[in-house]
Amino acid sequence: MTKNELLNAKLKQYLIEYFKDLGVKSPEINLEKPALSEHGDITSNSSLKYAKELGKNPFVIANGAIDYLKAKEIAEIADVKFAAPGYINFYLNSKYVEDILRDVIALGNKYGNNDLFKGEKWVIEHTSPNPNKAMHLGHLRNNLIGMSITRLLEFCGAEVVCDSVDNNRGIAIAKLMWGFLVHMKKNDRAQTSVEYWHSHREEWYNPDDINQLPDVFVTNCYVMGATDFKNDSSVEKIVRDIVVKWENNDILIRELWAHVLKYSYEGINRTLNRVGNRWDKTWHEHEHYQKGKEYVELGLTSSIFTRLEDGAILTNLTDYNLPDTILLKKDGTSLYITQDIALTAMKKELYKANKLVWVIGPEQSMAMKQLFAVCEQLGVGKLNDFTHVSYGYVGLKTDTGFKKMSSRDGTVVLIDDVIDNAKNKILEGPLKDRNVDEAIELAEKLSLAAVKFSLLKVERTQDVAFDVEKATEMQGDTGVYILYTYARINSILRKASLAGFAIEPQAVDTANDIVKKLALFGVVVIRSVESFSAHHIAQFLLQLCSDFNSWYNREIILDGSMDQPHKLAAAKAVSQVIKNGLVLLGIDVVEKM
RNA sequence: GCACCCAUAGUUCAAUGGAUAGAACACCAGCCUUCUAAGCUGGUUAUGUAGGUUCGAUUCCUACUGGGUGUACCA
Repeated sequence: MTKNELLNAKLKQYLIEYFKDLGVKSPEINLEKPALSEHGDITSNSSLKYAKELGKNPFVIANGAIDYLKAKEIAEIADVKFAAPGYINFYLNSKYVEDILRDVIALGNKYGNNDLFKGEKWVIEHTSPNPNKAMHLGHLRNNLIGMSITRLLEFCGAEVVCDSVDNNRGIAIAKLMWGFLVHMKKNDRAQTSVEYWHSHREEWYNPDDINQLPDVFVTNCYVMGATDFKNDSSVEKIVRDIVVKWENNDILIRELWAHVLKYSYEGINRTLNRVGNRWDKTWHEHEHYQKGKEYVELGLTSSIFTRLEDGAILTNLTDYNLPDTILLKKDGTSLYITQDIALTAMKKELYKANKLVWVIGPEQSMAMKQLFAVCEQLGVGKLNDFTHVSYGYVGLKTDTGFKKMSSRDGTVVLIDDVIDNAKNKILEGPLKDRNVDEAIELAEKLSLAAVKFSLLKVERTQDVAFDVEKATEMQGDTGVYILYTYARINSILRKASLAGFAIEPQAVDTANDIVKKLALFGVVVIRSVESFSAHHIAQFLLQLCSDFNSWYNREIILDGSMDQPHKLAAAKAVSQVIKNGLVLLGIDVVEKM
């Protein structure tokens, strides 16, 4: 435990004792940071909370508590004061500030962590892209949420597995295969047939030939294939035939399938590596799509489910107050939920996990509830083991307001396009006179920080109006602002190191407000992990940087004064906390910019 | 129709039931002979409507208005 945590625990303990003596059975004390510094450093509203239960005036209760606490003579407390109507406000001294700095510097990368989830194993399913479409900003938000939750849970002691589902079969993939076969021929001599393709592969383009990224190439194939499918009934027949042949393990079809999917995976992995994705396992649909049927049969024999007249199988979810859903089609084929039941069981079995999380958009909310209920009915797991982490839409900010992205309107914004856009702006703007290689590397990091931060700073369930121009601007509440502050501190520390200046926390009165903020980082981490929303971290970093920059402009750090070692320690601690926060957000720091 | 999600400044976003609702962008006025001006300082602007619970409500409950999503054999 840090000294700050020890102090909080001590204060809490004393207050619990006090309220128990007054007659509260099991008092719950919360200590908060007051909004205004004149209200002290820590405050408690417990006197207000228990005034009614005790039948006493909060003024009397609070002042009693203050006398009780003063008698304990706690070293870090400079004063305890009453504030109307019943607050107890603690004022901390500079010894406390020194303690915080020593904590941060001693713990380094571990500062802010905890054991909240120690011994627990979590599985986070996130970012399951369609193989037939390039990923857009919605996928990016999913990825950033999934990965930030992963890091937060690990920071809080959990063991975490990340996985994803690859929906690599079915009619959509068949359309993609058709689109490739008919529209990516180098010339008309080539016949549009799988047999011909198989023996004349060089007559088809690959993405490099036409200078397209693999995911864009795949999207184009799919869009053209889907259009043909819709407009031409003979194509529809062929595409459906491809599905049947695939199911029957037709060798040539399977080769074409593997060929186009190779491009898909290249595209997906390229983008996801760029943004820092991690998957420990990917579940490929073709490997498990038949397995769910056994579970449905099981539920049928134990009368959990019912068979309809036409042969389809239906849930019974009245106990869960949910609408029923079909688990197996009348022709005996499976649906998404059928496969998800099997997947959930396989995950439980493979990982021996306590908690399963699905990071999936809000439109799947009911389907998720149904899945969880059915899994509980089948004994796969308990409702409490399952969590759907939903998130708001990423739309575009337009002149007329928020607008959902739509592929039909051509308003889908691809992840790589946004990052590249930001990168080019930086290269043409602030970095235009720099050494080229260095500038490109820096611009990549800054643009990633800008785009990631613009999504991560928003509370998870809120819709985000993504402004392509604003997200690539580098001023104000942005990731670049955080990185700039970090680099700025680094520059000072570098200078101090070259000059051999001492870095040493002291009990003095400078930069105290900033240092006291550092003590709250651990609380912010807990708030983030409990709400599955990293935006608390992002907002905290913005405030911290703002505080630091104000101090920086007010006071010179390397002033050669008696306080200089302490100031340097404060600067170092701030940079450490910025770094720890950014690591949780998945943003790389830059040492210099 | 029913269910779920959302509503804060001109705009984009904050605010574990707490004290005077915070930032940023934009606009205006200032600050580089001093550690990185991608920065700092100052100025104008907001809780959709009506009730309820509470010592206290942007936060919880109810109704309404407005926007979004979903609603069984698609993926």
